[in-house]
Amino acid sequence: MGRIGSRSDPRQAPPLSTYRCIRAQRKDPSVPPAIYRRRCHRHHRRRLPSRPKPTPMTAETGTRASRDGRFDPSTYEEKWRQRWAADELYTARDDDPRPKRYHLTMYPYPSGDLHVGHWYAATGPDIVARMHRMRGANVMFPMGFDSFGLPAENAAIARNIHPATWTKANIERMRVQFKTMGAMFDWSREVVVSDPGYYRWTQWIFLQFLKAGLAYRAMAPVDWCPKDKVVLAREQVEGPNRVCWRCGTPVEKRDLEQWWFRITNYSDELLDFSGVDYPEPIKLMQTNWIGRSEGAEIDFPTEAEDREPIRVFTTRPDTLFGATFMVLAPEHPLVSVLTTDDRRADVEVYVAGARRETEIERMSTEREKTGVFVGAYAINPMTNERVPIWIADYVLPGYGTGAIMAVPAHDERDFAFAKKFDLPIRYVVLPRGGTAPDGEAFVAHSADEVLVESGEFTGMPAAEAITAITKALEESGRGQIAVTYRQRDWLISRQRYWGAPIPIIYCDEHGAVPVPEDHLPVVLPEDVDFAPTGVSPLQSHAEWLSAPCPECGKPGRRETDTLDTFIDSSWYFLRYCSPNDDQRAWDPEQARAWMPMKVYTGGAEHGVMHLLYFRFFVKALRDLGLLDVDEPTLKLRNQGQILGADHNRMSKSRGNVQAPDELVARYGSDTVRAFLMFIGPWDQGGPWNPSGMEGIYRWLGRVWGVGLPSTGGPAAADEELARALIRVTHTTIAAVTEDYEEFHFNTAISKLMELTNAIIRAREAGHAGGTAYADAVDTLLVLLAPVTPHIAEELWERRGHAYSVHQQPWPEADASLAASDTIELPVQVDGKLRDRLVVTVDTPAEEIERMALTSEHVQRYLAGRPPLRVIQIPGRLVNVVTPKA
RNA sequence: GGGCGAGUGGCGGAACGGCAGACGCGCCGGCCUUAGGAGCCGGUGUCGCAAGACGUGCGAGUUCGAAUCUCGCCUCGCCCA
Repeated sequence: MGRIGSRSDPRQAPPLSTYRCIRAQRKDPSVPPAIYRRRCHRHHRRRLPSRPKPTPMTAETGTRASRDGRFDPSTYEEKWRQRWAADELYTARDDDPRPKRYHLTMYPYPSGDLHVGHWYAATGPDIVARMHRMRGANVMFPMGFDSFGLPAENAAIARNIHPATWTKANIERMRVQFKTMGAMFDWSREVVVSDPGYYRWTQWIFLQFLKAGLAYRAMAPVDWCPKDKVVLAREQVEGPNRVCWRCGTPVEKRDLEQWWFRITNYSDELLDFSGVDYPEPIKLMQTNWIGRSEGAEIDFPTEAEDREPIRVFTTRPDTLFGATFMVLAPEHPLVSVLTTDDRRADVEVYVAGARRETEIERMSTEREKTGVFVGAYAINPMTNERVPIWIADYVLPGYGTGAIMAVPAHDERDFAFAKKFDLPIRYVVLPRGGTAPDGEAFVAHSADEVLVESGEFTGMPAAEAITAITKALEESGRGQIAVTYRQRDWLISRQRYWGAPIPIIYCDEHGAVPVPEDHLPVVLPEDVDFAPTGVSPLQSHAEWLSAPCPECGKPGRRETDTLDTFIDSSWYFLRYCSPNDDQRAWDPEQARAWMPMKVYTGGAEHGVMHLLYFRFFVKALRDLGLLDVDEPTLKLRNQGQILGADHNRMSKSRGNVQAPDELVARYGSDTVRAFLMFIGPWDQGGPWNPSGMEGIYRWLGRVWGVGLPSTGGPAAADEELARALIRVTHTTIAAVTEDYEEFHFNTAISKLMELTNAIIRAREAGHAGGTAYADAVDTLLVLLAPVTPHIAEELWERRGHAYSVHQQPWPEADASLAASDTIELPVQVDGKLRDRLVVTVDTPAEEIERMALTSEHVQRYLAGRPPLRVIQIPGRLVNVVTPKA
């Protein structure tokens, strides 16, 4: 907090005399022109976001300012926030008879400082939730904190503060900062996942999963971050260099016994997005992540002593006749069995070399293919040909079966390998009537490809052959249909302190025994040494560590790993439904009433982590009979990211974090909210650039001007003007409503600005006394209420309406009032704009055509020739097509 | 390397295949003011005195008509390797 205003504070402007503007200086004969020009230039460059209201706010001036009606948000914003809180205006009641709507935005990690990115993320869904509330729904829009995780522990190590203390202080600060947003968060439902009252149920869910076989313990090579000294889930390893998602350190492989969630049980169902409205990129990301591929497993008999066959997975069984060699991963268990004595030395050297390489190096299609013949042969089950067995590093042990049938004619990597080692290439699938390409693999997939040189399958369309060949293999017991997935199970053990302890006790006799549910929560002990050593900090806590075995009562020891914090966020939205229930994780009746969420919003960076996990949880809990919905949310929307002014991610270490506090102090929270929503499409984000904040402030100042009780005289009897104002009012209602619904806040605000401008023009035309004018202003305030709740409320009251503007029904657009009776039609000649016609909407097409053709601008381009044709799009435009020259 | 997306004034950005640049910033001019970094009015894509011509990353194509659709290329971003 101490840093606010410490960088460059525009409030500390230079004395006026130093930078007088050009016009002022021009009047001063003592300043020579050459100098004032330069000074003025500097002056303008210096003019950073200015301070629009020089009068400092005090209790006394504040009230007076309010009374004289000057626009000064600081005189009323806090007042309304307190009133709304006192009236519990936004508290969602379970017994409210109105239809329930659950809106949610992802809760933040309590890093300690709320920045404009948080405001950006939360204001959009707040607008949408507020609109639905005004439309008559009982909207729940809660907020909480994702308060377990590494940063708290790192802070503890770096600054010697206990994670619990650090987290608690951060939450308290952020809650206060959040409240200045004036969002409709229902704080009575706040969830803090590091509270024992919450993580007790996180542990309970783990036990339910364990009972159902969805949680299990297994030894596996896992990704290990040497810096954070913790294992990572597969999804938490990022980029070409396989680095830790938190700290960017390259990860290592370690063999460890760990706990897992069987998310792969749900791979197929997670691929099904019918019934939910998710952004296409997220659906694609999840689909690619799960990586389902259909094909066949095929057994190739070998000449190994026990004739154990090599099993391969392929998505292209139709190319089996073209399999001219096999490639095993160097790590494949059959390698040592199959290798002949004369080849053994070469093979061992190659295997040792491959082990030292990273997966990326091995997968690269760029590098020269390498490999070694093992000396043995397998039998192609279709052609019965002997095919040589090779090992090569481009085949990975962890993917499929760790072995492939190489079809060089139809796979680029196999092709490159065959060329390098002079292995046979046989084309077996070709475009109908086409010939084999020269010097490259034929991988294209079109509808019209047929098999060649494929025995009884020759001539069969490739798509058909996939099933036919698989079936033939199945009948002879040499293969079957198979589906593989890229997705693996979810590794959930973490060797860290600040998370929910895994509720397990190890007993020499009974092994891993679940902690009985009535002993939950397994509370994190406070007095722990956090220094990262690679083993869980809890292991050093002897007293906590020992616990009697729940089965036999003999001394046992506790599991010291904690649960991945993504588990906390996989069910927090359920806890909001009954946050204070101390008998169960959630009240099934309330969950039934509120779930699924109508809209969930958050960053797209969670596409294959949180957003996959929370879907998995809901499906798993449903199958355990604990929930009766299939999806957590019906609709998902992603906001873009607000970057620092330097175009980098906002982070304390970069020092590019923009806090909203000083902006709010200067402009008020409404201006900051509206500005953030105005800078561009909400799903796009962008670098922080406050130029333009002034424009929003000026606009709200104009809204203030028109919104104050009208002092204009009696209605001017200008029917035309009144109709025009009514028309704008109703087109704005329609457009803004749709824009809010679609999260198009930038265009909604521009339309509200246009309505404001129309109202100002009407006032200047002497119309301020009319009902159309008053209706337009009232409508403006109601439409504005979701974006800028404070000014809308203040002006609503000043206009003498009953509290609260946020309780008003959402206006309905009347299409007949929005319609205009004359339109302007653009007239094109050969697609280029040449003239415009103003006609009444009911002008017949023939009349419009006559008018268009007689236009002198059109005549000039027709040059006396008759038009080739005239295209009319009713109500849109006329295009006169001239004969070709 | 693969997949997806995006390239529009000085800037942020608008635009169901139909008037490119809405709205706002900035800038220019003016009014008001003891003062202006407040407020108000007007102008502002480029070239041109003008008529007009040219304009949505580049190049083709489809169409009466393309920022928008198709293909190729370039650049940037995101996701996956």
